[in-house]
Amino acid sequence: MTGGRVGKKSRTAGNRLTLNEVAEKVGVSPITISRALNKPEKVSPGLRETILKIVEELGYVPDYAARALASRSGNTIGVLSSLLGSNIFPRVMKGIEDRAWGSGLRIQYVNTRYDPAEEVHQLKQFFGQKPSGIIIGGVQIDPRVTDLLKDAPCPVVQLLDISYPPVDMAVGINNRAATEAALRHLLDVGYRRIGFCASRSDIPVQMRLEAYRRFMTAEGLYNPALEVSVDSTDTIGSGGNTLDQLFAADPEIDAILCDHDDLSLGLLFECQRRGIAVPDRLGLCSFTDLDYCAHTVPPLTTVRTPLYQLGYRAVDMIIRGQDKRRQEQTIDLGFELIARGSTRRSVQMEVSDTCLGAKTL
Amino acid sequence: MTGGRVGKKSRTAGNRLTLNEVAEKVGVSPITISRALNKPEKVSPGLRETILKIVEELGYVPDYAARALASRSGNTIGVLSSLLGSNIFPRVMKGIEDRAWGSGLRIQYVNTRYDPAEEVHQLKQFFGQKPSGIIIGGVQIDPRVTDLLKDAPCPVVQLLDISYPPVDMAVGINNRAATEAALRHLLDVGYRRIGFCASRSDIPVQMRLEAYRRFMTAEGLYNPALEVSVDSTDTIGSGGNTLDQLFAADPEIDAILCDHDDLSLGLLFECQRRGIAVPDRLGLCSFTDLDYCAHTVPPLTTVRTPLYQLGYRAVDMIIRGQDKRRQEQTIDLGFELIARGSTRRSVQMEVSDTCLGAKTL
DNA sequence: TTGTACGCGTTATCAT
DNA sequence: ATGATAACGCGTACAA
Repeated sequence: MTGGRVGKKSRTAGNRLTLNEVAEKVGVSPITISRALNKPEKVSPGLRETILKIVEELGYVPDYAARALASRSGNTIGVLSSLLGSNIFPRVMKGIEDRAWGSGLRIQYVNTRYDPAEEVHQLKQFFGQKPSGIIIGGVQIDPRVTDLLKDAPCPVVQLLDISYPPVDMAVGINNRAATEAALRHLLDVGYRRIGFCASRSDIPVQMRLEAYRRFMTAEGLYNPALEVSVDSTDTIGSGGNTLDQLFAADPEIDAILCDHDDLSLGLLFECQRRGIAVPDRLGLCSFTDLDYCAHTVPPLTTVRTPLYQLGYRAVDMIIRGQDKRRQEQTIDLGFELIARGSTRRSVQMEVSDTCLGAKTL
Repeated sequence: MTGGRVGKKSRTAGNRLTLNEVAEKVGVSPITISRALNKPEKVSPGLRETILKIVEELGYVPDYAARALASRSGNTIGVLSSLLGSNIFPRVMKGIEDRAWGSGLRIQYVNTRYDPAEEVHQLKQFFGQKPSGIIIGGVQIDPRVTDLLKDAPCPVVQLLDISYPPVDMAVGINNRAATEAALRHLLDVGYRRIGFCASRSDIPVQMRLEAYRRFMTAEGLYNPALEVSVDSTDTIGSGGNTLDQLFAADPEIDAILCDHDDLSLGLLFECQRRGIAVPDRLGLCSFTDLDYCAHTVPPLTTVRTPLYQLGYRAVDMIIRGQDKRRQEQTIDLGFELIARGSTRRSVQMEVSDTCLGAKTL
């Protein structure tokens, strides 16, 4: 095995070990090897053991292309998202990988770059691969995409606000409720003039903004000038501009709800710089609960979204949905308001207003 | 096209459009369609146009499995890394995606989870896919892995410190030089009792630690008690323990070099909490330059590592190396010391001590 | 420039 | 429980 190195390429693509060769060694037919590998119960225990041992010895690795071609399944899950480059994706990814682990499924990630056309294109590419499933973190609700999704040759899981009806299945949270929980908390601790600050404009953020408007209007506190959109290329660094803008719109503003922790972090730093007291002069609240939130000074109040679970459950749904494909199933992952120092005007314990869900619709 | 939806599955895996069907529509042989798609120059302009139009109309998507099987190339690049779940990976990923964009190459990421055995396993899996290239961010220099890599049926790019000889090609930085630059800087601004703090123990970190020892010893400043290893599951949150440990080891410690910005961030927060003045009482310096570094109070001095370039160049090498495979090529990406407030004892401008490289060995 | 014949490595189907 | 045969959909090699 460790023997001859022939020139630079000792074992090129040309001469890989095949099922046939393994079969010869063992002295059975190729299909038996195949079965021993894929459907162990269909081959007698003794023979199976022999085969697996020899396969191991020889270091045989099946050819996925051939397998996919013959079995009309690529055994891959395609993940389409615009968030691949963002700092929230690693957590989702970890959930995905952990669940896919050992399932024999391979994951392919593609960045849709906030472009529906790209989404359509990539989706078609995947369909050409006989995927076992598609996980798609939708850019927008684009009819071209949903039409395509309807005809998908495999289970589809959308990473989506639970208020949207999914094409097939969906995992997500209730962004409206999450926003209301955050605002309710801000009100409870005494803030009244609350701004909203967003760095993206995807669906979750849109829903949060809507919820903000509705809620604040209902409370008689809505002020359109307190909505700020931030340059998404330097989220953390935009704290200064954002503060300027908000204080100009209302010098009495006393809290800011951000669509992402990074914004909150940037604002906190800017407040430190300007000597604005957080939480006393200004309360800060956001979404996601990235690692640093618990450790800033003061720590940041945030609505924790179960990113890991998002990925984990998405894969789970695909794996379990491969046989019986029930349509229009949505899982609500719930959220958790983590009340920390950045909104704590008086001394309190850390409160977590959980809204765990997993209520399967 | 937009017509009948037959039950739940209108066009199942069973009846996808094939080259043959397209060929029939066009009235030529399948191979001509294939050529029009893959080697446009080998088919007459007029015909080519007709074909492409019809392909577009019909929404034909080639079967990757069949293509891979027939052409003995899967047109995929496998990326193996333990950093998939970390917050530095998105930047590398972005570089990878940007370079692979439009090349027809598909990227597959797998998490090796700091486990050489897993690395070996995944590598074999990839070899079974006739990959166009492998990008591997090595866990360790494990002989099992390097042996496998030597016999790879495709170009291999290692994400590696440039002082290691690559099996085929490598992109990376000189961690020793980077560490020395950081320490030199700390010395220049007056720090003397400098601790080292690490949260991982992969190769780059090992090299930095070694460089730290060597450098400090040469300066007559080495104190083994000032090396601290940190729980990697809560890097940012470990600031308290780390400070305790370091101050216990040397109450006069005046600066800390961290292997990762997150550590520096956590330490900064802890200093804020304890009222330890940064940079006056304690200087903070780290590696990577994540987004937040420029915005903390004070901003963090760090050695910027070109993560985006790391991914971008790696893919680039594979694409260019597919024909002529020159062996043992290493690209030094260089680094850049970004001197910011966390090590600025007196007021200065932001200095950047660039060591750009791309000196191709 | 276009077409024909064949094979890529595996699994499905049907037989034994 | 195991085997023989025939696809799977495409690209290579060679021929026209």
